[in-house]
Amino acid sequence: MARRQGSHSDITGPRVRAAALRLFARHGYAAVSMRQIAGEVGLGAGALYLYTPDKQTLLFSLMHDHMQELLEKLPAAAPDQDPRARLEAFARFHIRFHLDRPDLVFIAYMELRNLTPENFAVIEAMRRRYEARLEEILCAGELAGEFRIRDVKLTTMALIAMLTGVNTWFREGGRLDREGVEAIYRDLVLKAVGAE
Amino acid sequence: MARRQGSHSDITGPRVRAAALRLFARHGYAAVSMRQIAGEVGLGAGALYLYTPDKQTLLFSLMHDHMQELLEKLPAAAPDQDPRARLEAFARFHIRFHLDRPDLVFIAYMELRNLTPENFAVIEAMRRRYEARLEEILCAGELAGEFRIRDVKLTTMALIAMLTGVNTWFREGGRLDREGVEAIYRDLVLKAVGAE
DNA sequence: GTCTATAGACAGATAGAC
DNA sequence: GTCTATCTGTCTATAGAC
Repeated sequence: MARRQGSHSDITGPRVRAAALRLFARHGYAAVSMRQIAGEVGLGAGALYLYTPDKQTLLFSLMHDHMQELLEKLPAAAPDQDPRARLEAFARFHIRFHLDRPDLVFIAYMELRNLTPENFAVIEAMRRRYEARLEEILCAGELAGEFRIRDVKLTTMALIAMLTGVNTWFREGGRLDREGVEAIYRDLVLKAVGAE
Repeated sequence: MARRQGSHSDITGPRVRAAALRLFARHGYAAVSMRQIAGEVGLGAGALYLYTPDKQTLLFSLMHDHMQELLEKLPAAAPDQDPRARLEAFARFHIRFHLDRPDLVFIAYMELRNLTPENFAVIEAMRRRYEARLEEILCAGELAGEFRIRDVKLTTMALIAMLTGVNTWFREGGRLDREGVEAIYRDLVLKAVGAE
C-alpha cells in the first residue's frame, strides 16, 4: 500500500500506547497528563486525540489487550492430562508471561480502580476467567488424588498472588536468572498443593 | 485539661487522617483532592492545612505510622524458639494484622510511587526490615534441618506475596472466617517450606 | 479553628490553521 | 497528521476576615 510521506499514523499509534503504558506504570494513571504522554512521543497534546477518543479509553485499551493476550496464550485446558504436569505448565507460563510484560501486569492490577464501572466489569470478568483455569487444575488434581488441598478456592488465590509477586522483586541480571526463578517457584507451588 | 468549647483540633485531626486514608485507598492518592478530604470531614479546604503542612506529608504520615505499628507489633525475634513455631506465629500475625487494616495495607503498597524520593526511602527501609524478620526465620529453620528451602530470599518474597494477597479477596462474612483463613494459610506456608 | 476568596498552575478536550 | 490556541474546569496552597 503506497502511503504518502509524513503519514505516520500506523507507527505513531503504537508509540502513543507504548509511552502511555510506560508513564502509567511509572507514575500512575491519575498522575500522568495527556501532555506528558504527547511530549514523550514528540507530539502536541491535541494530536493524541487522533489515536484515542480520551484518556480513559487509552487505559482501558491497554488493559483489555493485555488480558486478552493472557487468556489467548494460556495453555489450553487439557482435562485428560496429568494434573501435576498441567500445574507445572501453568506456573511456568504465568511466570514467563508476567516477567515479559512487567508494565502491563503492573497497570492491570494497580489501575483497576481508575476504570469506569463498565470498563472495570469487563477486565474483572477476564481476570476471573484466568483464575478459573488454575482452579480447575487444582480441582482435577485433588479429585485424582495427586494433590492434597485444604481449600481449592483459597489456594487458587494464594498461588496466583505468590506467582504474580515475582514482578515486585525480580530484576534482570540479578542473582537468579529466569530459569532459576521458574524452577524455584515450580517447587514452591508443587509443595504447597502437596504434590511432592 | 480544660479546653474551650469549639476547639476540636484533637478530634478533627484524626478525622482528617481517617478520611484521607479511606479516600486514598478507594480512589488513589493522585485522584483524591484536598477538597474531597475536607468535604468528607465537613470542613472547608483551607482548614485542612491546620492538620497537615501539605498533601504529600498526609500520605507519608499514614504510611509511616502504619509501618511503624507493623514493626512494633511483630512478635519479637526469638532465635532459641522452634523455627516452625516462629513461622506459624509470623504467618498468623501477618494475616491478622493485614485483615484488620485493609486500607492501610492497600495504600502502603499502592502509593509507594506517589512518595517523594526521600519519603520513599524511609518506607522502603521499614519494609525491608519486616521482610528480614521472615527471612531470618526461614534461615534458622533451614539450618536446624526443619525446613527444606531451595532459595531463602525468593521464598521470603513468595510467602509475603502469598500472605498479603489475602486482602485482595477476603470479605468479612464470606464463606470462610478469619480462623479458617489463618489455618489454611498456615498449612500452605508450612508445606511450601517443607515443614510438613 | 474555621471560613471565604483567591493566586497561579495545570488538567482534559476541542477548533481551526496549515 | 500535527500544531497552536483556547475553553472550561480543577488543583494545591495561602491570606485575611471572623
